[in-house]
Amino acid sequence: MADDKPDPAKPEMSRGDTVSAGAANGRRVKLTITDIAKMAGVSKKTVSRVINHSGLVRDETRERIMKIVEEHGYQPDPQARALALRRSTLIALISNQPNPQYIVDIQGGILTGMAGTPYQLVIRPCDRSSPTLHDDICDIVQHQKLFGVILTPSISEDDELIGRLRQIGCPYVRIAAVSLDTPENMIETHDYVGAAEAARHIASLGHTRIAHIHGPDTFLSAAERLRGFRVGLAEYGMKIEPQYLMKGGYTFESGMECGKQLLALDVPPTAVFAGNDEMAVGVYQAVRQAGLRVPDDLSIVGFDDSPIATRIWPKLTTVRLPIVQMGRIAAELLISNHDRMAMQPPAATSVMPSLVVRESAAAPRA
Amino acid sequence: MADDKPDPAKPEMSRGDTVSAGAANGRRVKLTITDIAKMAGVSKKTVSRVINHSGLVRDETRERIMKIVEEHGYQPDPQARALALRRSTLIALISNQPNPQYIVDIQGGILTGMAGTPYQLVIRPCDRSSPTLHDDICDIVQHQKLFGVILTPSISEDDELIGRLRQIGCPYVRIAAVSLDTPENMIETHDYVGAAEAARHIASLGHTRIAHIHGPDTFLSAAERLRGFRVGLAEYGMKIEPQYLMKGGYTFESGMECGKQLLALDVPPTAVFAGNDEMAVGVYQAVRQAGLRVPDDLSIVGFDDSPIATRIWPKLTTVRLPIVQMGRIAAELLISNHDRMAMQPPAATSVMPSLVVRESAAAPRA
DNA sequence: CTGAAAGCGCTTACAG
DNA sequence: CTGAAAGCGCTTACAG
Repeated sequence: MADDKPDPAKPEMSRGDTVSAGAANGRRVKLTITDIAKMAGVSKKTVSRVINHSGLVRDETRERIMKIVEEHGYQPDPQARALALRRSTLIALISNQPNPQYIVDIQGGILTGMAGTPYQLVIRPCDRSSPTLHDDICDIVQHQKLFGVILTPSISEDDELIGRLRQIGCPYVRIAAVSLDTPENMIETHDYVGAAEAARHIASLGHTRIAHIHGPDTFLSAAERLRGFRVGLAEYGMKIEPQYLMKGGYTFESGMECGKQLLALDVPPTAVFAGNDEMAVGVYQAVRQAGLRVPDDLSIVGFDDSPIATRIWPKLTTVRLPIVQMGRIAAELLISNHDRMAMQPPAATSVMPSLVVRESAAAPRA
Repeated sequence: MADDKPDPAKPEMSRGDTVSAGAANGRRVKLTITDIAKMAGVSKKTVSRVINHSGLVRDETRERIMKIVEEHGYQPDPQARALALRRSTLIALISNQPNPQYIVDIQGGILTGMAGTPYQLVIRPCDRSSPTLHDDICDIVQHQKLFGVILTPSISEDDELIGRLRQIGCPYVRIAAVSLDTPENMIETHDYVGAAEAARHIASLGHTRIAHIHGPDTFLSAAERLRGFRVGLAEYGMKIEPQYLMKGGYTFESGMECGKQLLALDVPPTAVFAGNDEMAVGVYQAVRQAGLRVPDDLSIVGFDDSPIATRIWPKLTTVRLPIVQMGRIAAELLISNHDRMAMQPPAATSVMPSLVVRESAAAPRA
């Protein structure tokens, strides 16, 4: 056994000289649990107990080992651990989000949440229309022994997939507009609240002919945004007239098309709340093509606060979700749920949208 | 040894019934190399040779084993393999790209290139101003035993980092505007060519007072785009007058600022080539604020073909890089270089930008 | 509270 | 061309 004979490839060190060995030595051969055990004069198992926080170790022993571990910057080998535990330190982001800024922000947030842990982020974009989607996801979860997965809308709303993940024992966190699961598996974004804010803003400006462009039914956020918008309007004793409720697809083109139809009405609306910024920008285009102006002829409010919101003119009033924060919380929740020693659970698992008032919504023309 | 006694957790199967066992059985206990070896009546080592394409196996034996492997959908355990080989199947994307669409596209391309392989994509955004950047990257490469890394501009231009990666034996592929390395480690994007196209387009429209907004010096692409632009202009016997050469930072704000200064000149330019779309859109804003119009008063050409290029009005004429393709080729190059059996090397490792003519550049006013 | 043995699923020399 | 043994670096029962 390797434990019995000295390995010439590794640094020779007796128990006495632990102090001199450290990061200062620069690139050195990686230490293993066996090295640490030798230095501490204990068995590998005891070191394993300490690095896994398993409790049943005498305080004095634990501290001595921890000190050696820290001095040498020892980190357990991720693959060896994964092999023995049948579980890797890989977390996958499973997403079908079309918005690039959303993707970058959520990835950045997850990475922030993982900082200082051995977990790594693997990405898995997906297509809900693929017939093998569920199988593909389960395969990679099992084959790579994923620690867990984080799901964004709309794939996060797929209860059948979640059922499969449960079946194979894969931990997960779902990001969605409303609670779809037990709290420890959810990040709620309350799109409803942001949409209600948008409604209050538009109503308080004095608009009465108010339109909404709805997102696709396959996104729960689309329904939530409409619901919140209606509630906000109701507070002002208003509602969306049927002819002002349009069905879009969260795309620029669909927004432009709905905008055109709205402007072609005998009595067009004076304000429109688009389900997302992409559609809102499409409405800008329709307004321009009709020879009209924003916000003079039509006030527009979006949802997302995409980069384009501040590039377009006039700047778009929109609803912002703290996406980076959502990613961070999702990572913290997933890790703290299943590796209690690695980190504290996040303080909150629910997040609130906020209205960003810019220049695309104003009082209607007298 | 486990090899000698039957494991009750695994499906019992004699050599005879290999045919009946397959994917059709649905969720089943994962097969190991030992199971395959037993079914084939050979040693684990022989199976290992077959799945690693090591050649030294009799054809008949190899085929028999391959058949069993395929029938059962056997895939070697990635962590066990990584432990034994001291190398994982993880590939990291190391990037400091600020453009979200670039990130999403390059990730998508890399994933496409990896499809069907056991490799997984891990993401590592980075900040070149971090003093521990190189150490951080080397640490994760070594600790996770990364198979290799793919680097985008501008981190791909960091020769010191590349030196460190070489030192620790980490395979890499660099994506950059020009060749900075041996061909097998490079994806060249030839930004130069796209910029020259932009110049020809502007010159052929009849402009003579032509400006350029340069990107930051820390991006090689900035210099290459200027170089190409000058060459294209020279073909028409033109050049950029000193007062028309502005220094931007690849940001919207810097583009707007440079645009303002350009328009404030006694004799302003009639056309401007911005180093990227973000800055081009900033120029739109400056034009609008000056009460002028694009392209009537100022023609604008960008670089990147960002989503905003078709959302803004008039639509932006710009240069497009095939980013998805670049990602795919980078993955194929990296994998084929260091795992010859896994895939063919890509046909080309160099890619060409192309001009996308839209509506933001027209003939100057008479 | 602590340890020796066996095992996770693969590969690398070394023989033959 | 093929195999038995040892090893990669960790953890899990099982003892004590």
